[in-house]
Amino acid sequence: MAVTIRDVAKAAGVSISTVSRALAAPEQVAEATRVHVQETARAMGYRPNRAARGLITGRTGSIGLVVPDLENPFFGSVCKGVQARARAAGYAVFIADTDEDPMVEAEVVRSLAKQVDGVILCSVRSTDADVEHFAAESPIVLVNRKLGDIPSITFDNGGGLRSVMAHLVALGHRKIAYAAGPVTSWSNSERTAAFRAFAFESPDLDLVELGNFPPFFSGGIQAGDLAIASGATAVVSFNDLVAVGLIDRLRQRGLSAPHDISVAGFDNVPVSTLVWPNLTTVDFPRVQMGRASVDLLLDTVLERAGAGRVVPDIPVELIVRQSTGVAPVRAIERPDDRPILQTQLSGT
Amino acid sequence: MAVTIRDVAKAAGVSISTVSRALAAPEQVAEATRVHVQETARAMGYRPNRAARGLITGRTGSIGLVVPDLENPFFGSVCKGVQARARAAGYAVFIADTDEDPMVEAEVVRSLAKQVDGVILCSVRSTDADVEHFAAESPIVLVNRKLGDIPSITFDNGGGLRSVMAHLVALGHRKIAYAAGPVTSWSNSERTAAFRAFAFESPDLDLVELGNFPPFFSGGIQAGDLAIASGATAVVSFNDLVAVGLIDRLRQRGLSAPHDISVAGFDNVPVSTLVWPNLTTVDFPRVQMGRASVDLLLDTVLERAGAGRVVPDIPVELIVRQSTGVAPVRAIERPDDRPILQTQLSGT
DNA sequence: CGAAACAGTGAAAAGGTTTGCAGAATGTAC
DNA sequence: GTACATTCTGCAAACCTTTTCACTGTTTCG
Repeated sequence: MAVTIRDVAKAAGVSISTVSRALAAPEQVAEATRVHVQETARAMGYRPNRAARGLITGRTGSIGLVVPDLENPFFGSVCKGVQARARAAGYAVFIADTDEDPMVEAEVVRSLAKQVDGVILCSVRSTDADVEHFAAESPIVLVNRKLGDIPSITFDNGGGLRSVMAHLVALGHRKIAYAAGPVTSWSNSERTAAFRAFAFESPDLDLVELGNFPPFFSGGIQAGDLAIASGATAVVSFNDLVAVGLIDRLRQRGLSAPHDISVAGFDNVPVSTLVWPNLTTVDFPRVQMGRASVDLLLDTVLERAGAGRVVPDIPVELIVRQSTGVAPVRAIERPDDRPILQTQLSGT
Repeated sequence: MAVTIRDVAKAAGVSISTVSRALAAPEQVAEATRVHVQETARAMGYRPNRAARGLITGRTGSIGLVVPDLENPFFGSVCKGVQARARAAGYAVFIADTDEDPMVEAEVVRSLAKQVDGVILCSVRSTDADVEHFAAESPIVLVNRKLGDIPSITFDNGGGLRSVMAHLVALGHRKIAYAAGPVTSWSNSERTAAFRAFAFESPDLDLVELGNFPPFFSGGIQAGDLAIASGATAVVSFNDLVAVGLIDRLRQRGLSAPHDISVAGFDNVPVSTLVWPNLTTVDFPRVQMGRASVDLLLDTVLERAGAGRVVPDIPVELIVRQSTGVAPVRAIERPDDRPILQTQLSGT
């Protein structure tokens, strides 16, 4: 059926060793033979049997990618990056969707680990202990999570949060809320921590935490009412979906962004530009993240150079669109001895 | 390093053949031995080396999935379905993103074909000739395209279009436009054909075709102006993204859906419920489609039963939301004997 | 000119599994 | 008790490739 190295050898009149070398280690074989063999192989449409090769080399030429939810555009982008870079490096990509379930995750990692050279775990939902267990069993790279000295790729969540805050403060907002995401989310912890740090550094601002909310549209609906009740003039949402839900809830309540409340998100998913008002958000270059994770994994696996090297956070970028604007004047109307001005409010 | 069948055999005090059989063909081995071997294997954490197995059986235990763009939520869903069903059947999934490029597609299919038992080609962009070539080389299933007697899974595009039309007509619309998608899209051809058939069957309606437009938000912007100019009171868009863009353009022009023009889409991507107004659209059960394609591929590959069987179109469902409504009165106000009218414009 | 290095090639082993075949053990029928 | 069927198990081949080692013939250097 399929053409094997033996067929090529026979056709080219050389031994199979020579064919193997002509294709895999061209410098070890004489110019003439090499050319002849290579042409014969190409003419016959020979492709090495990966199973046989893997059997002897111990390497499979493929990597695994585990994501919580393929339908989530965030992970779709990461996949795209991973897949592109892996293919460029001659690796194939096994994909596994865990449906956000840690149990499935464990099972999937275990079964995948045996048939790949390494695994990229994206936004893994398992406990620290489990993740360390995975790492002990096979080469892994963590995406969107940091744990011990397991190689990982992360975004600069803190930097992103600070840019949004600076943006909102510059627009005159003094009471700003953070609508938190799931407690189990590492990204959320990072953002919350940065938010608190920011609050600590800016005692003149009035910063409130809301939530936690599920990271979907529905979470934004919940967050909307709380945000209105809080009296904040601006809300930073855990992600874009929450921001969209929040804005929708404002609309339902007869308010609007950014007129009444400014709303910003995280991720810059495609939806950000489809809704009205377009979302001010922190862009996370996800495709780049996918690429970086492959590079890191390949470095670790192949140990070409710095295994275990530390990769800096991927920088993120604030994208200002229409969902944020100057603080509304009404927020300044408040009783008595502290008159009508925003500048005054915040004490500046 | 890894525990092999040999280790298990030694530990269990049997031959490797027995171990192999105890795990793969349990009925061929005595109850007692089988239990003993299975327990030993499990205790030692034995997992068969897939490369070795593949080498001898000629099967890899994995399938390939080729999609044009992983960032597109439509394909993300299909992936999810494919991946879930494949894993349930003990298959792993190789994924490949072609970036909408037929050249990449050909290369990817060729390199993937050698390391999997079969390939699922989703919304393939290659020419008929190329696709037939793929099919000749390896077992494939086409998703979202029909070609000769290559096994394929498709949605009932025609049925979907007819439901939307019926819906709009029931709402009193008489001049309805179809904003067409890319000419290269098989789905678009189907929908266009159904639209024309509908026009033929309903001579009393005034049906106009607009486009073709790129299947994105930007295409909807273009479509918006043309739709307004056409005088149609309702527009059926090639997909949801176009519908969203179209609605946005209406808003920019000071009009709104459904008040001035009703807008419907296709696909029911998650965005449909995130925008305002929520989109009336035809739901395509994509995850189910992914599952069905795996089943079909496995049936074909393993030839368990009906290879080459014909799979009926997957039924689709109209989901009525807020972007469609009763035809505006202005459309009905018309001077008597058939003056200024749209019906007239297009000449039926 | 001889020895040594070297380049190019082939033979053969190894890698882990499945499976056809044969042998051993047990049970059955006469 | 013998012949025979049946059930279970082990041996060994086969799958295709990479890679070590050895061999041949050529070049280089002293």
